[in-house]
Amino acid sequence: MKTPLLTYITTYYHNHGRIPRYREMLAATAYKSLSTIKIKTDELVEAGFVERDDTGKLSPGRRLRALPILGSVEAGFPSAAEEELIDTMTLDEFLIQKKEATYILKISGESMTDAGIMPGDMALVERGREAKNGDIVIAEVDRKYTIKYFIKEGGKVYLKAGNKKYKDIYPEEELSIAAVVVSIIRKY
Amino acid sequence: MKTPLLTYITTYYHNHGRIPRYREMLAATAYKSLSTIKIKTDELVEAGFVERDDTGKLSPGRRLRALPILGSVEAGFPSAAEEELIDTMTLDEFLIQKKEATYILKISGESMTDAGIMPGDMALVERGREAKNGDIVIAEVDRKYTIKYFIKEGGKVYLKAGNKKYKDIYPEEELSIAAVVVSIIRKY
DNA sequence: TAGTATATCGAACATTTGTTCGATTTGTCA
DNA sequence: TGACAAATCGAACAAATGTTCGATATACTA
Repeated sequence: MKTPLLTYITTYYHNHGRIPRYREMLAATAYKSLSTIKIKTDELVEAGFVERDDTGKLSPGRRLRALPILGSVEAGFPSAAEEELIDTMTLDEFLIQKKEATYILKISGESMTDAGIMPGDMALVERGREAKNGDIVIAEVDRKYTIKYFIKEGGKVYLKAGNKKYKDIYPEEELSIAAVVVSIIRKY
Repeated sequence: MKTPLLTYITTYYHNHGRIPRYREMLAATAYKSLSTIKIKTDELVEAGFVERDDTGKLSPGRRLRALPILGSVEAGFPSAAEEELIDTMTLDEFLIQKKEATYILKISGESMTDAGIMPGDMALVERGREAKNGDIVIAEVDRKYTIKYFIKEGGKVYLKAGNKKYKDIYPEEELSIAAVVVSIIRKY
């Protein structure tokens, strides 16, 4: 029933999207005094899990929202001593630029496998963005949607599959770009 | 200077990780009365942008955090009428199970291209998870880290590349699994 | 065991914060 | 222009919230 303070704050923030109040922490942890809660939260501020804004109120710190970025695969995992230097990143701020225009689509079909886009992958797509040459787009062709490379060469525009077994598509009349793929997400 | 209320709440939430107070909204918007702020936020509650918890306090609603999930690529984009029925999802809750143990690694090298993992992709990895047969793992081999399939067949354990040009790795002594890859993220 | 430092408690207090409601303004339509 | 409805204002109020500080308990050291 009684939870460590940091654990409680972390899970509460994940479930409710906000930092719990002092008295909520009081009820959920083993502590029985608000002054203890204050002391403990001050320590969590020091550690970077939470922050205090200009009015002194608690807001989530980076360590509550972000994931640590290590280097490349070769570089591997840093030692505990180096841990402090690690950069962090939230998935949202990394992947999403225009939130209102961003949607998630599930990939089916193998027309982009050579581009590393597999059936079952999730595509983050942004509507209304102008497609540039080489972009991967969701296009409407013959009233059906498809994912392809958008190619624009010397005034000529066509769709190119990322799989040699598929043919390029040359639009007969209009070519309707529904959205531009900004990110691919695969979950194992 | 003066911002629409929803715009203000949205950007404030993105920057600070919490919903602004009524009086902060008052200062940032063109409204001059707290009662107007209350009326307007009640409308935003109706619309699903923010919610009220059991104590009546505002917390971010799903529409503030989540992205709409459309169906497959073929299904395409729903009409405005269907828009309300769409499922939503936050990237964090979709991708991250054990936040404390999750790190981001940048992929370099081409040893997994046939598995759709390209150089430059980001890998979400979880430390401490037990690798199962077929999992993609970050392994330490000869003091260097590498990304490979983890294969466990009849007591025999080895690492298999996801690219025919690379050879499998049979560990001579110990095989150290640093982390299990739980997700691949590619940003264009 | 006595002494000291540290951690926690408990209650009072000062602000902050959301709510309410009557007054005022703005917009709409005939 | 006048009448009505809707939107917004403004100030007072009640409840929630963070802070403070002396008292008490616990852990550690000599």
